This record gives sequence, C-alpha cells and structure tokens, in this order.
Amino acid sequence: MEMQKNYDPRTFEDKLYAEWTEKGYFRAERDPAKIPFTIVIPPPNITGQLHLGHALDNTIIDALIRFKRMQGYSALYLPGCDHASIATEVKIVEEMKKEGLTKKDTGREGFLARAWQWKEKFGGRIVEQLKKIGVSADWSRLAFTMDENCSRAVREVFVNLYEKGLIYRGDRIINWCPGCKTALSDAEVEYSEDAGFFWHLKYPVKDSDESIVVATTRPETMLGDTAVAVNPKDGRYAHMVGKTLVLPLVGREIPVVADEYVDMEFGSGAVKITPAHDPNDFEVGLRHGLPVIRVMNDDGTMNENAGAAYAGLDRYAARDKVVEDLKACGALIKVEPHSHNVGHCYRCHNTVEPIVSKQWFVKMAPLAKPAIDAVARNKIKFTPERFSKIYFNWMEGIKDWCISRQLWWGHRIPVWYCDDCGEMTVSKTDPCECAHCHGKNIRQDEDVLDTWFSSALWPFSTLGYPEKTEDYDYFYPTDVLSCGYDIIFFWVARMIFSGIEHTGKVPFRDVLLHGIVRDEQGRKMSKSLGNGIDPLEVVEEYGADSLRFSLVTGVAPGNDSRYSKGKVEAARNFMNKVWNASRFVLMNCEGEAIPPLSAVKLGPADKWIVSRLEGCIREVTLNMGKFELGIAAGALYDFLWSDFCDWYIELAKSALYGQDKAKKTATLSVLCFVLDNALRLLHPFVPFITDEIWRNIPGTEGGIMVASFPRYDSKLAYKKEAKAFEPVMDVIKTVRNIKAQVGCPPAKKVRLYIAAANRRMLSLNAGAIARLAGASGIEFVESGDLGEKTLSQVTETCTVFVPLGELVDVEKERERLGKELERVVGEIGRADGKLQNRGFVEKAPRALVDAERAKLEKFIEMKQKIEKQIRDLEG
RNA sequence: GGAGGCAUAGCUCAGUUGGUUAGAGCGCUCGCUUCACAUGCGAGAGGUCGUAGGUUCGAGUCCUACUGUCUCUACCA
Repeated sequence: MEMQKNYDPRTFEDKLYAEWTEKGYFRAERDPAKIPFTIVIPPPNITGQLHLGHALDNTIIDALIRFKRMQGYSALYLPGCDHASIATEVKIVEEMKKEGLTKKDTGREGFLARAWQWKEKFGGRIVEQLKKIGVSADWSRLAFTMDENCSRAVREVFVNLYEKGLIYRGDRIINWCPGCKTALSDAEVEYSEDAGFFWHLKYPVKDSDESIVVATTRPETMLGDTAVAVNPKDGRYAHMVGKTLVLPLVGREIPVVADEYVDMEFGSGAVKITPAHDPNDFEVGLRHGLPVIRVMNDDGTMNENAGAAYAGLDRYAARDKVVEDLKACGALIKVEPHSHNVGHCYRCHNTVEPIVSKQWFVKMAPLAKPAIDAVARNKIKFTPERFSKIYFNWMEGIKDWCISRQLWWGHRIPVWYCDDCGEMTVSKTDPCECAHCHGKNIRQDEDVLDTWFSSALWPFSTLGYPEKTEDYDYFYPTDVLSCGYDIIFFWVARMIFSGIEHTGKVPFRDVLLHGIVRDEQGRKMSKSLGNGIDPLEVVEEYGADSLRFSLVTGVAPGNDSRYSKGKVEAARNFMNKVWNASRFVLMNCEGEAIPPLSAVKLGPADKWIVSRLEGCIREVTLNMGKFELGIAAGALYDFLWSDFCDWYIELAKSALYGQDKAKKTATLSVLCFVLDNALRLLHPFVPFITDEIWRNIPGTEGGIMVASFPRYDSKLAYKKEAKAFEPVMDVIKTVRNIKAQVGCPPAKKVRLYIAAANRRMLSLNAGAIARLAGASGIEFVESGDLGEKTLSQVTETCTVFVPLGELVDVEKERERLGKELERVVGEIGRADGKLQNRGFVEKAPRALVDAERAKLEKFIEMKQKIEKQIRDLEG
C-alpha cells in the first residue's frame, strides 16, 4: 500500500464505516457460546443535533463496546433516540410560531403529524452524526421511545403500577410552567438565586385594633390566602390563635391557626397561608382543613377568584397592582430587597408557579427502597463511587413523581373517563367501552406522560419487554450504563427503580458517570453564550479519531473537562505520529518475508520493546476494566510515542540498514508484532486509523474490529532483559546531554570513551549507540586518565567521556565565547548605568526598576558562566 | 440549611490499593531542513502538590480543621 506522507482522515473514515456496516460487524448475535455485553445508548433527544456531550458519551461507550467485542463478548451497543416530549414540543411550537400558527390552529392530530415529521428529520440526522464519529452501534436494533415496543412497555408499566396502587391521580401542589402550560416534575425545575423583594403586610384582626404582620415574596398570592399561621409555642401570638383576620383588598375572613411548620425566629413569626400556591401552605391547609383558593390561570394570569380588579392580569402586573393597592389602604408596612431561590422551567426558563392541580403521580416510597438497597448492596456500582452518595441523598428524600404533562407529543395516558358512570378505565389496549358500566361514552385522558417515564424503561423496553423475547433473555440485564452525572436523577435513578420493579432485576451492573464538556474558559456550553462546538465540524477538520482521542485523554471518570482546539490538535499530531511510524514499518516490510515473532531470535533492544509492550497491554486492559479510559489512552500515547517511536524505531534502524540479514528479519518481525498489538490496543479509542493501517500489516487478516484484543502474557515480560538494556539508553541520553550543554549540534560525530564495569551490553549495542548519540567511535577505558581534555558525565552504570576537541573547534569556540562575553558585559554596563542614575531609580515605575535589577543579576550570572567556560577551554 | 467536587509547572489537566528523583499536553528557552513524521527530532528551564495540624518507617495520596472555588440538593414565608 502506498501511504501518504501525512495522516488525512478524510480519505478513509467514511469508506471504512461503510465497509464495517456492510460486513455487519456491529450486529450483535445471540451466540450461546459467547458472553453478552450490553450497553444501551443514552438516547439523544430528537430536538436538534449532536453536541460534544453526545460525542463524549458515545466515545466512551463505543470504546468499551469495541474493547469487549475484541475480547470475544457478544457486544451489543443498542442505539436509539428519545422523543423528548416537552423539549420537542417547545421547539415545534416555536417553529409554528414563525409561520403564524399555534397548537389551536393545527389541533392535536395536525400537531402530532408535524411532530412525527420532525422526528423523521432530526432522528435521522442524529443517527448520521453518530455514525460520523465511528459509533459501532447495532443499527438493526435502532429504537425510539415512541416506537411500538417502547409504547407497549409504557402501557404495561403504567397499568401494572396503577393496579398495584403505585400510580394515583389527585389534587396536589405541582410545579406549573405558564410558558409550556404544563405540570413539571421536581427534577424539571431549575432554581436560581434571583433578586426580589420582601413585602411586609398588615392583616387586621376582625372587630379589633390589633393586627398581625406577615411577609411575602409573592404578594399577588395573598388574594388566595385562607389563613395566617403562627407557631403554637410562640407566646407573642398565643392570644391570637383562633381569632379571625380580615384579608385586605379581598375582605375575606380568615383564621389564625397554630402550626409547627412556622419558624418563630424568622420574620415576624407569622406566615400567610396560601394552600393553592405554595407546597408548605398546602400541607398546612390539609392539617387545618383550610379552603384551597386558586387565584391563577394556567397561562399565568389571575382568574376570577382573584377578584374583579385583578382577574385577567398577568401575574406580574397583578403583583404591581396588589402592592399599589395595599399601599393605598395602608396594609403595606415596608418593602425590603430580598434575594431568594426562584424555580424556572428547564425547557423554557419561565418562572414556575407552585399550583394546586389534578395530576397523575407515581408513589415513590415503595419503589425507592429496593432501588436504594440495590446500590447499597453493590448490585449496582457507581463509578466514581462518590456518586452513590448523591444518589442516596436524592432517593432517600424523594417525593412522589408527577408524571402527567399537559402536552400532546408523547405517550398519552392510558386512562379513559366514562361520561355515563364517571369511572375510570385503565387499560393496556384501547378500550371501546367503560370497564365498569360498559357505556360507550368514554374519553381518553388528554395528557401525556413525562418523557422520562419512557426513558426509565429504556434498558428493557428496547429489548422487547414486556414480551419475553430472545433478545431480552440474552442481553438483559445490561452491563454498563454510561452517561453524564447531570442526568443521574432524571434517568439513572428512574431506570434503577423501574428495572427492579418491572423486570425483577437491576437494569445494569455498573453506572459509569462522566462530567460535562465545558468550553476553553471552563464555562458550560450553551446556546445563549454561543460557545457550543459542533462535533461534526471538528470531525471535518481533524477527523473522528482525533476528536475521540482528545475527549478521553487526560480525563478521569466523573470529572468535568474543557474542550480546546489545542487538545484536538495534540490528538491529531498523535494520529500523525502513529500514521508515520506505521508508514516506516510497512515501507521497510515491502518485498520481505516477515516471520512470526516466535520464529526469530530477539536481541536486547527487541526484548526491551516487547517487554514494554507487554506492560502496556497490561495497563490498558486493567484500566479499561476499571473504566479508567483516560489512563489507558495515556499509557498508549506514551508507549507509542516514547517507547516505540523515539526509541525502538530509532534503534531498529541500525539493524534495518545493517548487513546482518537475520538481524534485519528479526527486527522487522518485532516491528510488525509491536505495531499489530499496539493498533489493536488503540482501536477502541481510534477505530478508523487503526483499521486503515492494520489491514496492511503482513500476517493480519480481516478487519481489526473483529480481531482479538491483545492479552498480556508474562512470557513476553522479559523483565530482566529489559532492565539490562537500560544502560544503553542511559549512555545515549548522556552523550546528547553533554552535547547540548556545550552547544554542539546533535548530528556532529564525536568519539566516546566509556568506563563501565559491565561492557557486554554496551558493546553489543555499539552500533545503535553510535547512531543515536552521534558517535564516530566507542572505546572502552579503565579510568578517566585519557591524556586529552574531555567532558564527562556519570550514569548509574558507567561514566561517559567526550573529548573536548571533538565537541567544538577550540579556536572558534573561544572566539564565540569572547563575543558572547563582550555582549553580556555591554549589557551589564548599560543596566548598571541605568540603575546608577538616581532619576531613573526614583522616578521610573517600580516594576520597571525591579525588572532592570533582575536583568542585571541575570547578566552577571551569565558573565560568570561564560568566564568559566573560557577557563575550561583553556584547560 | 444539607451534600459533594475541585485546589499539583505559566495554562489545561493526569497521578490507580500511601512507597525510589511528582508526570503529560500546550506554552517557554537552546540546538537541529538526521533518509517515517517540522502535525517533527534532541536537550532544557519551570512545582514548599491551597493553609495548619494529625496518623505512618514513609503522605500529592489517609484523617481533622480552615481558606478559596465550582456544582448538586432542599428551602424560611
């Protein structure tokens, strides 16, 4: 094969991917002779395109899958996409808005038709993008959260949970997004510290001069107040409990109640109670049988319960008017700035409102317990381990999960209401009559399920659940779940309790978490900052392998990382290095018969590199097993660049260009052996370049991705021999060092004298030493008494002497040093003169004076060194 | 309020169960158009491992406190 001088991934990546697909390398077979290894993709949303987070996800997973596949497992990487109910719906609504359309205009059917079109377009695009980065997923099993299988699983799970009493419908305080006009789960709310105000309000006691002061950050909610609460232990208010207050503006009479919830220390110690618009107040309301008065509409405007003066006003306009009116009637005592945490919708970022609403919930306590146990008993292991604490923390305090969404795109809730008898029919299949009265007047619930409800089933719904399919039997439970730590709550935790509840098994044994890929300055990538990186552009410029390698190198599990062009360039340079080392090996193999390693006699250098390779195989294998991909990749980088390229290839040149035919053949055999193994080790990380090169190595057959992963073997460790070879490298390094110290060009040939206790290894490799150190000849001596001036340096095993005359032309060197000394002395004079000048020292900026002093010191030091060099030269 | 991460070279980060002289990439300095590669080669400079204690024969690594910083989580109206 003719290899180009420079690595150019564009010439082969697409070609190879097509070939892999065509040959069916990605397809996972249910082979009873093999052990299955399964990872399901964290399904990307169909909302847009791939970002670096996906690239990282998929690089990690693909590396693990390729590793296991090469180790002989039946490795299944199961790909798919998520319908992303709310996220997609928001996007489609935005798109429609540009055309002047609303959901009302299209109606449910029309909207869903549009959504499916969207899915076709963007779902397909994501798949193409994943292919571009080399993902070896089994595309024949491509799944979608709303495809037939997954939808059936959703129905099955919903109905089973309902029948067990673990799904219920009720009026509860939920997070309402007035932008998306839907309920949200707790996990879907993002909090941020926003600047606001604290309004202190005075509520008068009925038929009395007394009053009670309460404070609020949301004054408009006072229109829905149905009580004021104080702590039962609070002596200040003991006499007030049971009295009646008159709610300003509204005129409603509300009681003063005593409740433990109230913190006596905070504020005035009295709290206004708005059961319909605050989760804590709702609980207080339940305990005291208070009315629940909802004063806000779904779109964030006030409703008729708020009173004629406010009905129809937006919540913020209503707030202003309420404050103004309270002020006018003297009920507003004071206003103070107050910053507090405000919840925002994770999709549209509007401020969410806690609102009482009739929604569907999953009862979490019974589900959380076994899910906690599974991790506590190590049936599921988090990597890094610290995330199990975060998981426990969340699971132990978990509240019921609000699963209904007032959206259209998603799995419609499988509940039908009967207009005749008023009963509910909950069914896995669409019923045509009421299960209770058999009436035909049934309507399906309008709402859909939280998108994470279906994602929670992903590891088994994609494998055929609830059917007991062959895939399910063979591949479930899956092995590793890898994703970013930012979706532990949304996804990982829910898969764990769902898997245990519905399949009786933990859905995976290992959870491998990675961090967030940030921008060069450490900021999160986001649309609003415009600092996002399109992985496809990186692939276009540097190739998929460089992107993949840069994403996993120097990164520890669970830690955030920064993307930078520099890192990708470093990875690209490494690819180029591998490319050229391979080119060197293959060029030298041309026209030669290469015997296997076992058929040749290995020299010291050969055993050294084989030993290093063995160590590398060991390190890579063990670290892949521990999910330490960064360490594994780093080990490969060092081995290939330093050990193989910088040392072994250079050492090999003596043999390759020498006269000893057997030695040359043995060297070629070693070069091929090491390259073959190194490429196979590297393949999980950088699949394209490794395959492109590997197939050209003499003796290899088929594609590298179905070749076997190298096994470490202590027979190849050659520990003693590798150690014995080190003095050779020490001598070479020492000579180079001496030359550099005196400014002798590395290529200039010098004679060497070596005093060593053990000469055998050094003399055996004299040719290599001469070549790599740039020596014209090597002579072994007993001591340093050589009868000529030399520079010497001591290594661990010997002393190296280089004749001074060889290093430099003494006359020329003396001249050069003289000039250098002259220059430095001049500089000293200049700097000293400046510093002697009082005006400069007193008036110039301090930093400038300091800098000048530093310069002077440096030049004086240089002068001394040069003078010493001249003295040494004179002898 | 609760929890967790991070703090190591100028910058970005590795450092696996505690164990020789703490590493890499980029940047910097010096020298190289050496026949695989200038996307390169050789040689360097640069670190009191955040602070203070403790455990240990031995601490970047384990423990405690503190400082700085980031994140998650709950929420006090």
